[in-house]
Amino acid sequence: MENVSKNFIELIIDKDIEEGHCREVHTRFPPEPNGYLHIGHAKSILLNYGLAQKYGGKFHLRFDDTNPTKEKTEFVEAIKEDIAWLGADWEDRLFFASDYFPQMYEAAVKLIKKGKAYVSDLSADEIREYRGTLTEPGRDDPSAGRTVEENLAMFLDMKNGKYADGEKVLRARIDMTSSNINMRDPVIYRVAHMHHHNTGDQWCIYPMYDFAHPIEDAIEGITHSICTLEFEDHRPLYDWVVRELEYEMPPKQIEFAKLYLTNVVTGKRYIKRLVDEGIVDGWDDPRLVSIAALRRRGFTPESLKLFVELCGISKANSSVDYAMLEYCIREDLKMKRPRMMAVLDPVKVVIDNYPEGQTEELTVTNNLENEELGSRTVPFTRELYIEREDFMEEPPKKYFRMFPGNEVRLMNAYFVTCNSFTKDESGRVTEIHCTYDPASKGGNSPDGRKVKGTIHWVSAQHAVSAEVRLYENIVDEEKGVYNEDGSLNLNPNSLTVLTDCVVEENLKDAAPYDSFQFVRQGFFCVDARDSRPEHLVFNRIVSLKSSFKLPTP
RNA sequence: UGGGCUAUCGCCAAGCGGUAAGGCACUGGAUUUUGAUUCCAGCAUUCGCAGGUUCGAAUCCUGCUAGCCCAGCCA
Repeated sequence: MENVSKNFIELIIDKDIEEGHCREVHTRFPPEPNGYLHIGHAKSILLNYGLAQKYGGKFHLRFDDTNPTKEKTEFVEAIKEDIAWLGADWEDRLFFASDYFPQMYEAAVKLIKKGKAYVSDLSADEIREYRGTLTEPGRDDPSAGRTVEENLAMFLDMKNGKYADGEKVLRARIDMTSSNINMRDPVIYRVAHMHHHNTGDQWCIYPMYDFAHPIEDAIEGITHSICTLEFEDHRPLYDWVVRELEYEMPPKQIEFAKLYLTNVVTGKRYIKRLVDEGIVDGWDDPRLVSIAALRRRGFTPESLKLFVELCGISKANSSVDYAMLEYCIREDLKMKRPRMMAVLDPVKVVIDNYPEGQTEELTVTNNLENEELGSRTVPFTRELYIEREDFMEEPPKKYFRMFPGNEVRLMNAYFVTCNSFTKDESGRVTEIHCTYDPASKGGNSPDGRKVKGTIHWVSAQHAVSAEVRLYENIVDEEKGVYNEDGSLNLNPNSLTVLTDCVVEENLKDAAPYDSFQFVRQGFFCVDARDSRPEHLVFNRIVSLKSSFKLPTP
């Protein structure tokens, strides 16, 4: 779990500390409240939080809400919930970029006074034309020659609402011929007569990200401003702002590669379409990888933390195998959760030589590998349910579950041997008859007899019925994620609903988000949206690994 | 085709001039009241390619190649 080797960001921080570029290490996670967080954000959150922890610094949560056209309070709350759930504790350091609008305004004025910013009359289209292209330099803005006084007055007019949206803009004066397009006199303030979720109607001009972000970082004393690769080209501008504004302890921007996962859908457009078309039941559908979806599916914060650690931090674009995520949740849950019995596809078994009407309360250890989880009692009776696939009339070689004449162990109970079975007209097994060995109570025979198979069961009389939802990846990269028309090539089996499952009665009071191992099946979680005391619904978080395969003739 | 970045096992990822860590996946084999877990073993003579420097190169130099990002008054 502990990575012996440091990632490249830690190396940079070590060097910064060594060379005295910073005294402490302060980081931040700066989401724009315009949507839901997904597993990629979890990487950033945990990275930033983890660095602050590791270096004894502070972690800030800051909403980067500088564009009122896209932001909503609804998202602020959802994002806070997700981050808190992940365990990244910002304590009392919750900030809004919009709270710094006054300082940003002053910063802009400072630039104007230094001759480093000017008000432009150009329209958005004209600015694009003047900007040039990737291969051709830009041309000077015709407004670039205004005096400081004119610029000051016009910027004040912008602030005071004299101009309509798009009519004027404040640009930084840098270099229209720069090979880096971000440096060709970038717009740093625009006019938008719009209600802001935090500042209301107080402002009608709003700073652009490139100008606002370094200021936010500097104000908060952020030392290492970590963002993703696509901002690499913006770093010269970030540094320019910090330099021109003369901050004494300038924050440093460091970029790392986003997390991509195989076989998942993260694009907002696609998810929206899946929701609209009813293919998934919302942004928190357990097949999705939004934080809310992962939580609903039954992933734990610890499992995601492990996952992020195992993935590592680098600058190489990469796509992590979904199997790694599965490993992490199994790893986290295997020692922590009780191992219960649930039969997903039940078939009835009758123990012919077991007394009718008798019930034995068997004591069962909740988790053989973790005694601290204690034990429970499970009723055993003459009629039980076992998994349909645990019985075969004519078993292939190496099948060591139940078949006529074969003795197997009913987990924690008795050895039983199948003598006969009945089938309906379609050939489907309807009932299996066995005899049990009373001496093998608890699951071992005093004569030392061994059985190859151990199967799970639920007492028919005590069974609690449940719905179980099995999930597979929503897309399959082997088959191609996209169709020719650009639509998603969805896995038709991404959801399987099993409505006739039976679970042991100890599960009847399971609460939303409670999770368990269903022995021999996998890890399951009570669905927080649809489960009811009278109608339990479990999500399969992940199956158990299995090297068993029926030979395919 | 201007600029920026990246390239090490099927998938992630260490490595920072001294002779290829680790994890996931996979494959054996042992133990097992989960065909799980655990354990043990195997899994890159080679680091995108081609040259060069060096006693020695994944690491330095040169030249290629491939992929990602950038022309929002988005973040």
